[in-house]
Amino acid sequence: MIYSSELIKGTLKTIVLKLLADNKKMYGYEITQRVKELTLDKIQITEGALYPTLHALESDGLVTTETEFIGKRVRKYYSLSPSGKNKTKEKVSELADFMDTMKFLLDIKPKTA
Amino acid sequence: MIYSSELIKGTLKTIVLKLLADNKKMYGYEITQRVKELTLDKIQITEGALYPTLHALESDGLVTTETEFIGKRVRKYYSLSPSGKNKTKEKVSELADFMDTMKFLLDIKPKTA
DNA sequence: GTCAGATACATTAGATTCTTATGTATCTTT
DNA sequence: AAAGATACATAAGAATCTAATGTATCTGAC
Repeated sequence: MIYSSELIKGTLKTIVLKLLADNKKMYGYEITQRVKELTLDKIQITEGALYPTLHALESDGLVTTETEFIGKRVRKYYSLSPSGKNKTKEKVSELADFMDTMKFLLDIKPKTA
Repeated sequence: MIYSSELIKGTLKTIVLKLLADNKKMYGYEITQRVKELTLDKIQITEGALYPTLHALESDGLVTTETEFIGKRVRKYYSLSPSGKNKTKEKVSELADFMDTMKFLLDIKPKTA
């Protein structure tokens, strides 16, 4: 089972930031594979979604990049900047809070029982 | 605190379906107020988001409507159709599953501890 | 009695963010 | 040598929300 794509909307940036917070530096392809692995294939980040997100994080100054060559192939590593670390804490706690709220909403029983 | 709008994306339809499942019939404005109340103002559904969503649910055959007059003012009630009830179960359990996955992701600790 | 704020519907331009498709190139395994 | 994995990137289009705007009625305070 793969989650319907609409569910991923809005959480991608937070997922990426959290992975970077836990792993110091990662490159794009690695992020897609890690998420796929951690979620047992239930979340599959496409490249068309990931790369624009990474570029946006960079232009917002939340991540820095360093390019490395593996043989002739380029690999672009992303790391959190100081402001990126703060932002990550904010986003992660907001998302955790949001999920608690959603859990509550989904458990609500009828008013007119 | 109000959740950043991006978080609501993709969950609105499920929230509406769940509320209708718990309350037999509700009208649009009532839904916005109920969500606001249940979430202590942290989720505020705007009308521009809600009405298109309700109309989409109706054209998908997931809800039926009945119009009522309160004095001279119109009020449009929405109720789940049989297929809407099935859809609600699917969406709610998918979202619950998704939230468990996200909680797991957000709790992940560094691989390189 | 009138004015503000709440109730109640609706639409629309624009922004954001994702999907799907495409492109380029290298490396590895059979 | 070919297929599949690795690795970057962009771009047209779809979906969905925000913010603004519009119409109209009801209610409570002054």
